Order: sequence, then structure tokens, then C-alpha cells
Amino acid sequence: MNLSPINERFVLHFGEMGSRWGVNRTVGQMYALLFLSPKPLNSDEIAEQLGFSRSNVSMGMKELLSWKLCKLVHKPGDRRDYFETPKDVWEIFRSLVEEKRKREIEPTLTLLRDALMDEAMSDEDRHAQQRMREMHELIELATGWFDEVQHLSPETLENLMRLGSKVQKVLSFAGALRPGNRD
Amino acid sequence: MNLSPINERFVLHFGEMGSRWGVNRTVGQMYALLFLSPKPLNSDEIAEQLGFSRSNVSMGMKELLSWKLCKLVHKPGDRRDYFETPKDVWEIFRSLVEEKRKREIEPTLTLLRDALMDEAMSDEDRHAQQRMREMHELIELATGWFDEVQHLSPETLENLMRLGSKVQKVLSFAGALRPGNRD
DNA sequence: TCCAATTTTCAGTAATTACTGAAATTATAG
DNA sequence: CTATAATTTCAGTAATTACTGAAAATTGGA
Repeated sequence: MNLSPINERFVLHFGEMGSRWGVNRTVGQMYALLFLSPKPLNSDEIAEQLGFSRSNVSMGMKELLSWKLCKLVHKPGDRRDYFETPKDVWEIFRSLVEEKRKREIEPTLTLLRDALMDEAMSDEDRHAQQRMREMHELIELATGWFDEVQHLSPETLENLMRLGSKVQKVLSFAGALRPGNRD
Repeated sequence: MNLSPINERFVLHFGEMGSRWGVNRTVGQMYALLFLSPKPLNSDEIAEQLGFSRSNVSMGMKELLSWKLCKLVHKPGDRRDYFETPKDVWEIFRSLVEEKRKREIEPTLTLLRDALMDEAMSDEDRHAQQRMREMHELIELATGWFDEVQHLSPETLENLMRLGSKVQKVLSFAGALRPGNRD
């Protein structure tokens, strides 16, 4: 790995973190390398810099593309595939959450909905359904909120975040949280 | 696995999902079983219901306790450890995010801060540091926001979420997003 | 069309992670 | 303190997941 010490530490760290986020070490490293790179890299460059096989890079990049964490670009007069990461960190954050939602939340919601349709055969079932109902409501609320909020511009979002919990004071002052309020 | 069909499906699903969230299949199943259970279960009950070894349950429960996804309770006149999950789904959500923050976000923040302190030795370094600065800012903002918001009561939070992106309209109307505003 | 460059697939193997059973440890009641 | 019930540890093994190299497929230019 012929990276500068700063870059190398970052790449290795993302390798470790990758495994906690459901991608393997090498995929984490590929992402980190591209995140830091000032220009798109092709598969050979990635394989060489990180010291793993060309085929591993192929599989890893396929995964990063599927997570929308990387995109494919081309250079004129060069048939090779080049990869880069979206530059805007907000955009990165958004696609991460969106993909997690698709892969982890949606299947769970489907399961919960199905289970809640089933007829309870016992008190145990009735209790289980009650628990699932609570989980279902929380997930619906949280993802619905995210769906709405993610469409705000990065600046608006940033402002909202900077406001933090103070948002609550402002709103309660404005009466916006009063039950029955329809605005 | 002598569970009712409804419970069994839920347990198996959480086993699969577990692996995507950094815990293994059996740990996911243990959590799901306890989440649905109307009463605390001891290790033998868990091992028997799910069909794995007593020692596996011991290790798995240790992990769930460390994530604060389960807690230990006792029955009078019974020396065995019983486990249960917190009942409030908001509380569950909070501890999950909190633990993720400790284990994944904080180490990354530390790394980023260190790397930003290092002296850049090249243009490549300078570019890498700029990227890291952006990432650092986003993470600080998002976690700071979460820190504040997590202290709101579940009802307030729920109201805020139900408001969704409309929060922005109310606030901009009230002028609360104006730069320089100190409330 | 054919050729060469590039990417993908996949079977085999390496590496990692999960799980078990037996032994060690800890805790409690008598 | 001793006996026993309960839990934890851990070495060994099973199962899973990651990685490679060679071969197949795809792509674009001549």
C-alpha cells in the first residue's frame, strides 16, 4: 500500500469499520481510497494501491455501486471503467440511509404487516402482535419522517440540525405542537 | 423451535437481519425471542426454545447486554439470570443509536481529528484533509443534533416527527431560521 | 467480422467467524 | 466451609465468508 501515512490510516480504519457496517474489509478500503482520491481511479489502480486482486476489486466495486456509494465514470479515449465517490457528503449520507431502508427496513415492515394480519391463535400470539404493532408504528413514523426531511435542501437541513432541540421551544411557542393543529 | 408460526417467522427474520447489523444470526434470534416474550426468560429457556447450546446463549446474551438491548432481571427465590428487552421502543431506538455512536462514530471522529492535525506533506494530503474535514463536519453536526434531540420526551419527539418537513415551513415563517437568530 | 483490451464469473482455497461441550469459575444456600 | 446450582471460558471444530487466479464473457475499435 503505497499511500501517504494520512491516507493509509484512513483507508485501514474504513476497512475495520466496514465490517461493522455489513461490508467486508476490502470493500471498506476501496471506498475510503476513492473517497480521498482527487480523481477517479480505474480498477487496476485500485487493485495496485490496495494490493488485492483484480477480481476482488471487480466484486467490491459492484457492491459499492449497488449501495450508490460510488459511481462509474469514463475518460474520453479510454475504455476502462473509472470510479469515484459522490463529493457531497450530504448526498452520501442520503443514499446510505436510503439503501439501508430498502434492504433492512422494508423487508421488516413487510414481515410485520403480514404478521399483524394473521389471526392470533393464543394469548402469546396476541401479545406478540401487540409488540410488533409498536415496532411497526415506530418504524413507520421514523422512516416517514426521514422521507419528508430528506427532500429538504442541505442548507435547510443543516439549519434545522444546528437548531437542535431548540426547535421544540420555537414550535411549542408557536403552538404548532398543539394536538389538533393542522399546519 | 417450538414457537407459534407468527413468533417463529419474526425470530427467523431477526436472525437474518442480525447479520446485516453486525450481530450474528443467533444473537438476532435471541433478541427477537425476548422482544416478543411476555415474560423474562432464563438462559435454559432461551437455549431450549431456539435450539442452541447453553454456552452460545451465554455469549450472545453478553453481547445483547453490552448493546443495552437486553437487561438482566431476577425472580425472588430463583438464582438463575432472567433476561428481558426494554419495553419502550423509543428507549430501544435510543440505546441502539447511542451504542452505534460509541462504537463506530467516536473512533472515526478521533481518527479524523488526528489526521486533520497532521501536517500535509503533499497536495494529495491537502486534498485528503479537505475531504476529511467535510466528513468530520457532517458527523459532528449530525451527532450533536442527535445528542440534543434524544433528550426530548418521546411524545415531543413523536410530534416533531409527525410534523415532518412541515417543521421547516413553520420555522421559516417564524423567522427562526434567520442567521443570527439566537433562540 | 475479428482482435485485443477489459471486465466478470466462478470453482477452489484461505481466512474468519460462529458454535459446541467439557472444564473452570462463580455464587448461594445450608 | 461444603455442596450444588448456575454461569462463563475456551480449545477444538464446524460453518460461513472472503479472496484469488484462470477461464469465460463482454466491449469497442479496426
